[in-house]
Amino acid sequence: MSEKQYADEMLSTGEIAKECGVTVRTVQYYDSRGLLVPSELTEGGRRMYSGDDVKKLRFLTYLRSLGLSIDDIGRIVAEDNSGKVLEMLLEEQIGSLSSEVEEKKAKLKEAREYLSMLRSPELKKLGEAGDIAAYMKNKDKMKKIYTVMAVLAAVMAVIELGSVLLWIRTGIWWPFAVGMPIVVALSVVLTVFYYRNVRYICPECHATFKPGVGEFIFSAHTMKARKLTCPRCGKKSFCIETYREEDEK
Amino acid sequence: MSEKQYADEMLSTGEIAKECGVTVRTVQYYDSRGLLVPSELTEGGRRMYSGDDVKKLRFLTYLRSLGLSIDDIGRIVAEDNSGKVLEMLLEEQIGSLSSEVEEKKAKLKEAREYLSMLRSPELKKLGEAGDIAAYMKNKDKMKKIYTVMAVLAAVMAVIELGSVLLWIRTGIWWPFAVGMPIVVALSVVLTVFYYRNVRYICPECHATFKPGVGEFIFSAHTMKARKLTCPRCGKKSFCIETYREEDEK
DNA sequence: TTGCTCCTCACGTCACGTGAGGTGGC
DNA sequence: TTGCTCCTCACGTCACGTGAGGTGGC
Repeated sequence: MSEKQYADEMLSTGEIAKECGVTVRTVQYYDSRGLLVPSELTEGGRRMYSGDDVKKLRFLTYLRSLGLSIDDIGRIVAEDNSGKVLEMLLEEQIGSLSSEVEEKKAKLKEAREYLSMLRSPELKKLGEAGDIAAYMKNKDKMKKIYTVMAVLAAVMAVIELGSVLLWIRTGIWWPFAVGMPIVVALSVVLTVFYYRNVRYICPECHATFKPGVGEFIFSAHTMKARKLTCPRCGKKSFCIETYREEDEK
Repeated sequence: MSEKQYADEMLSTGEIAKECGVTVRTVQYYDSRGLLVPSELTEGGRRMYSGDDVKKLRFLTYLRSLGLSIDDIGRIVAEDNSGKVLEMLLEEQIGSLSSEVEEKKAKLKEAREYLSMLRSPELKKLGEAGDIAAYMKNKDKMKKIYTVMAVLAAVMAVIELGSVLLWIRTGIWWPFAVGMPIVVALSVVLTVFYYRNVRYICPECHATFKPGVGEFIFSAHTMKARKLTCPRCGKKSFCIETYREEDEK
């Protein structure tokens, strides 16, 4: 509160607006909504605001800056028991703000992933067509599958290496003899699991299909694609790996 | 793409809406905005959508889920060079999403600080009145002041303790003799600095004032308040510490 | 008297939601 | 014929912004 503010010094709409960093329209609007009714009106019908009005408007803009709605702020300033209402609405606001933050973060992550997909030459064609929605939705499931497979592969490697080393260095051969069939069996299970859960999207005609077992096993592939013949358009190209549809048997 | 979709199987508004998880009204709206014009109309004027329309609608809802506006999406699907436009708009969207995340986080932090202030018995009165805006704005400056003071106090403590220990354990007394005046001088500077930058808000009448030097030095105080006599209402109470106003000399 | 500020309509924003009143299609 | 779905207005949402046309106050 600077010295210049006396009790009888009234401000016009434009003055209080400038003082509080809002527009004239906003001050008028708050009057129409009953949030800040001017403490006086001139004979000509002009709004005049007191020093207390300035404080009140600062309070209102502060609450607005926290994202509270005009209705909520109205409740706060109208209520007798304003302290409790304020606390309550602040709690609610904190809740909705944190969920909004999470939401925006998720969108941000999604947009970044999508953009990087558009920039990868492999996936570019897919991204500009209508299949991304499904592809992106299945991306997380694919990650899980890759994780499961990586873990199992690591276990297998440990069994294999461990038993071989044991055999070489101590001459104990039976762990290798027992371990090998287990590793082989695991490999088969893993491949079947992989084959069953995975589908491919043809970059030419955007058909989703399941390749034959033989072609699947012996085809060239990268991390995200596999060179397959599309059963719809018949073209052989690197097809994008995705998860099978929910409703598919 | 499930097996049931043939090229000549057309969907009604309600059907495509259900298929893509939107409302009938949304489908109609996208038609009116030119985003998704039905590929056929019956004689009765009903909209009929093809399988390609379904894909397109999925694409639209995916882009909407990233927060792109209808206008932007319109540009993407209208443009010949849709890939580049899509990348550009995605980049923009990533930019605005990240700034929105930061903005919401800042609001969240502010709301939490405000709420905790309302819950502290000391600051409660202040929070329900119109002065919080200024108080919260000055809070960060107060933090800086407290930090500066804490650092200097630590330096002083080190000088003091070090020179005393040196004197006791080795008999070398001159560092103490040199250090003490420095410490005393620093204390005075610190107190003056503190006194000059700090103002107090009376919890009774909400006046902001600067206390006299004597009262300031010898008054009882907590971390955030000091027992002072308000020059406006004359009451003696714990007044809230805040930073001096920007425009104040 | 001349600018400047302020006044009140009234419409626009954004992506739909919500009736109202009428009709197509099984 | 009876439900059900769909059709087109037309208005509401949220917190103001943006003119338009008129007027108060220095």
